[in-house]
Amino acid sequence: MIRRKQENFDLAQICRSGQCFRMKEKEEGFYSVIAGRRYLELEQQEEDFVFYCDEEEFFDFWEDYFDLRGDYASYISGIAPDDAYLKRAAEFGSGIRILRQDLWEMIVSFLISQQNNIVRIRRCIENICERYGEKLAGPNGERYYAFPLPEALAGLAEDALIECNLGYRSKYVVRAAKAVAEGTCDLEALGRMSRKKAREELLKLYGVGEKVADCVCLFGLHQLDAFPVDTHISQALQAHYKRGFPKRRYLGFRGVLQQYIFYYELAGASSAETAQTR
DNA sequence: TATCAGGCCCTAG
DNA sequence: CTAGGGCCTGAT
Repeated sequence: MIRRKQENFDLAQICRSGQCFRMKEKEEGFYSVIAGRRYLELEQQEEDFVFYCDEEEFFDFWEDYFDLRGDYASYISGIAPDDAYLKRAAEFGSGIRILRQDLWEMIVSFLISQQNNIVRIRRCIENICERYGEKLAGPNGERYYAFPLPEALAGLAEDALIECNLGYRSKYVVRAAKAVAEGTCDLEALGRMSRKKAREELLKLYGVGEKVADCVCLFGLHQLDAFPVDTHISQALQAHYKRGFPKRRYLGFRGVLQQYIFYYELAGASSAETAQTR
């Protein structure tokens, strides 16, 4: 196991920021994550963390997975001093990191996310994993399911995943699996593309629109400049940036700021405002 | 009972 | 190109 002190890193915030649907808070301060075929348990107390894995696995995988070498303090200090709203949002979600998750998994997750709520998104994904993913055992015998490979879904009927509660999104996922399995959509190549090109390629997938494509760029390709605009972000931008969000200023890390805003609107803004008006 | 949840597709005009 | 209807499902 690895002990580590880390600033700007908070598992509860990451868990609730709606980017990783396979991370769970089991108890206060105690979490588990499934990534690819891996399973990790970890603990947090303030800025002290315990990763229940050996040193090799930590430095080979989890350190990058959680983007612990990223300098999030610099993103936050880059915020315009007179932008009180953004400063508040960043302060509220200052422990968020953009994880380096698996590309295929992100494509499926954000196909499922459309017109959907987070609780159900998680359930859909667990259903798919339990039904089509490989059953594995952790170091202490914990049972868990890997995310199914494209090949495991490519042969399904387009409506097969309705059983997993995907509803009309079933055909989106099955078609995406086919595209990847057949090579029409080349995951390796996507990883080497510019943001613009990657976005363009992703948009060719049935069921992937601009919002989902940007989420995949941000969370699956770690393109921190991608800025997904959903209904919440759109409303927040209209309310707080009448002249438009200063995209130019934040070139290169707009996606991080997007996450601060998203999380703030989701978890913080309402309570903060009632506190303010009181 | 109607509306909405981290949209997208398709068809008309 | 823009507008608007339809879509699975569960929660409020």
